[in-house]
Amino acid sequence: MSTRTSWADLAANSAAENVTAGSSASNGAVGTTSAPARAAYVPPHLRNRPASSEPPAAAYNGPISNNDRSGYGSGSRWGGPRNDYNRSGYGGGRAGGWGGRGGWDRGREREVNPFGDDDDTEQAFNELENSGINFDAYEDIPVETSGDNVPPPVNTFAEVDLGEALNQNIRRCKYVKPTPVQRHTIPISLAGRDLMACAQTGSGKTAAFCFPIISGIMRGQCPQRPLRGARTVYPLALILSPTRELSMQIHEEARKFSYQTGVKVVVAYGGAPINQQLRELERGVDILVATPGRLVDLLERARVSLQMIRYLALDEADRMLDMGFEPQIRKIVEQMDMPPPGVRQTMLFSATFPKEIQRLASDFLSNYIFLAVGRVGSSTDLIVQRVEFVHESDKRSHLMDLLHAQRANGVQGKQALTLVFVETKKGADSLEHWLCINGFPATTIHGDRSQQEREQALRSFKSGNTPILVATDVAARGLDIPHVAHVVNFDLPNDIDDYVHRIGRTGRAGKSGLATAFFNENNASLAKALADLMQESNQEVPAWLSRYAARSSFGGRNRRSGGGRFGGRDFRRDSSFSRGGSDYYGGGSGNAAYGGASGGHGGGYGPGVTSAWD
DNA sequence: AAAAAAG
Repeated sequence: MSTRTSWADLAANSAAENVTAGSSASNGAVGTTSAPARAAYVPPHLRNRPASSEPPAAAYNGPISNNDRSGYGSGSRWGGPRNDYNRSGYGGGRAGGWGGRGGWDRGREREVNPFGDDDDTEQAFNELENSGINFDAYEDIPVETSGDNVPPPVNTFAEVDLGEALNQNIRRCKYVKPTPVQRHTIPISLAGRDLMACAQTGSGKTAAFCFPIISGIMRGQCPQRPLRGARTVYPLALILSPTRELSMQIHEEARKFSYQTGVKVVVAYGGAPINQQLRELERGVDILVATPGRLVDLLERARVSLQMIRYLALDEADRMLDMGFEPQIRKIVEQMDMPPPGVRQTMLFSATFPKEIQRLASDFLSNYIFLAVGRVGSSTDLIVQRVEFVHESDKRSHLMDLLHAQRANGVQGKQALTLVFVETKKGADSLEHWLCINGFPATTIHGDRSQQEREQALRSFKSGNTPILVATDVAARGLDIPHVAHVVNFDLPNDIDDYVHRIGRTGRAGKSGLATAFFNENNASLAKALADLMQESNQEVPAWLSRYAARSSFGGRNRRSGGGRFGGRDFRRDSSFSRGGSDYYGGGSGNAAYGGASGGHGGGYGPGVTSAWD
């Protein structure tokens, strides 16, 4: 047991050793020879204990001492969140079991510190501080929840017992208090409830679903993973995202949160050699972060089984369920061996949630809670949105003007980061080339580039080496790039939700940002939605855009599904209006935020709230 | 129509 493994695998393996120890079949280490006999159930207090009575501690690198689990053993294969529900007092009196102080044995020492050098964390902290969240910007965020028995939000991390190891990582991240999405999501998730959440990325969403998952895995009943094949691994949590870079980002964050908790996070995505990912998986996995294509590949090779999944989280869930992705997601969630809704716990997140997608998504959920957190950093005052009328043929020179102006007020010789969105991959390449030959260091990211090139481009942009990144929609969602000062919609998207996601790459974590859009007659279909959105976020709407909007407003398509200050509203409200169980938590003086919206779908639940397709 | 995601 020299390599790092997840604690659950360790326990499962030693359980198997227990079973085979006295038999004639015990000739090889588990995981290297032919599949051992299927392990019988081993009570938690006996797990991880060699057949002989040597002391167990040395070989165990899990987060919880063996005895800590003794109260949990129902023997159920799904020792999952549903069981957690009634454990309101859990954790109390067993605090000593958390974190495994003194238990950092050989295996644990090899865990790379994702925060940087342990003894010199200053640098890491400064780095984190720069990308830190501006909490003041969150004070007035409106929050809306609906569903049955919604657990009340928490105001501090201390109120919830996430475990000492996790708390320490929260401190390392300098998270002082939870963001609105965290305040609501954490208690909902700890209560074992399913969740559909509308919240801007950059509002602390990743932490919001990672904390309860990590905490739940740490304290959950030690799962006994079946040993179907020695090379099959059984993650307990699955986090899916639509792009490779976003999966990488989630993985990096989750690694910080799970540092020294014994919870193992592994990432798998396409475009990279699969062998290395397979090796990582073999070393044990509790939380698997993946893109759909690579995961399907792993499932078909039977290298991953979803049989033990307790937690499923879909990031950018609306994107994951749109036409391109839906079949793959259904295959993963419904047609493989994942436990059904109600058995597993499912959490869906996105900044936008069109109602037709909500309807699809409800297939994956069981008695879920809908949570909408007012947009932060996107479509609020934090991002200044400008729209300029630019003919197709003038776009390049106009961009040049913007970049020149920006260079003039660059900070300390470093040019502010500018993210330029274009419609096509070819367009991205040609614009990048043109910028470069005109003296603007630019790079590009899109799906025709190799994964190495994509990652290199992102690094080079983040570091300021090439302060201009030309991107397709691959970079539109979820990517957290600190210090993006300016998002240029060189080509506007056809879908207003895509626009929302794109401009959300600036104004991250409550900071301010600028978004400029080049609009021309080709974008007429977006005019209405764009004008409405800008109006809702107190932006100046040019008169010419309003005229376009009035002209193209007949279509009805592209109308924002939720409207108002949220990326969406619970579609269940549409069919049954005065359904009970809804609550409104105005964060502080949030009510004021409701006043300004026009057009009848600002904040009320009245008949003005209609969906785009009913 | 384009983009993404498996090779």
